[in-house]
Amino acid sequence: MFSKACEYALKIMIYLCTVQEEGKLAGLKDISNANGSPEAYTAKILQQLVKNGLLQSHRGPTGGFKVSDRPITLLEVVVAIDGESIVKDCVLGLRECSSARPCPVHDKFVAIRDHLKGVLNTTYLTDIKSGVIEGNRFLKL
Amino acid sequence: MFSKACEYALKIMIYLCTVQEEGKLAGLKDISNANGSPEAYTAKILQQLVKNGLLQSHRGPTGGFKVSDRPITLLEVVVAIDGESIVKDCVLGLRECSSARPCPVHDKFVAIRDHLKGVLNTTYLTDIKSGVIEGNRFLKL
DNA sequence: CTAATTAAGGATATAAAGGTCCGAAAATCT
DNA sequence: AGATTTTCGGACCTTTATATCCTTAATTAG
Repeated sequence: MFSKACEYALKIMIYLCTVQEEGKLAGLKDISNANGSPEAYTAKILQQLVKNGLLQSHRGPTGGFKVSDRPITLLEVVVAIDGESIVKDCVLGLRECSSARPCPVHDKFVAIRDHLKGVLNTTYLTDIKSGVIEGNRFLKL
Repeated sequence: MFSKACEYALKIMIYLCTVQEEGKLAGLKDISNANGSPEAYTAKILQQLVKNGLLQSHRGPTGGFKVSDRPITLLEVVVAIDGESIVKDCVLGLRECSSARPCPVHDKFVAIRDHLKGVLNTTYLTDIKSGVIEGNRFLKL
């Protein structure tokens, strides 16, 4: 469904939300540790999230990452890493696929995609962080 | 969503259904042509569909491929090529993710996945071939 | 039987995703 | 200022997906 990089990105964002008490920053080691993602690869993903304005970073000692100070949806995270293909492209790979010129499964998948897009677009990071903080939702294993 | 190979496989199966008048066989060239997939790669996918019992093949002149003579769902095709990951694995990549030990988005995605699985599991190739035959659903471009 | 045709299957090439390494740049602390 | 810590960014390696090539096996027609 999502690329590995995108899976990591979502976990990173959720984790950073849970740590974000009093504007504290979390470092790379901390982050990759918390969601079980390889450190060097995690660094790349963090960079990309910063570039896309979803995270803010600060270098040097006491440096690290924090979530940008505004509501962020799951969709924004997914699009930042995987692009819009998951909510746009034809499931059979047709370049042109619309109700005017549909592929054989167009209608069926429009419904599924709308469902997916709806969830991604209305679920905010702040909505889901509490479960992790309370310890009954997990980011690892 | 699906791998390229799986996209091809779905188109192959649908196409073969539309050609399947009077038990006629379709050859590799014909098939790859009809859905715009590279010939040699299409051959590999056809082999895999035969191995999985979704197609039957026949060699030699007048040889080719035909859809196995029983109702086949989209899910069977997807699973034959991509495995069950799309309907089984955690979207955040957790090895263990269940209602007993859920990831932060478990509930939201259970609903989406059930929707997807439902469509794949109840849509038969015969249900969708008519649109292609009538010429108002397309497999190419 | 021979030639022609078609799928099967192994080997190999190419592209993309996933992942690592290391030096440079920025910030902090002493 | 100098040493240290941490992110940035480029180069590189590994694995998987995508795609091609070519030989072999089966089948049919002449």
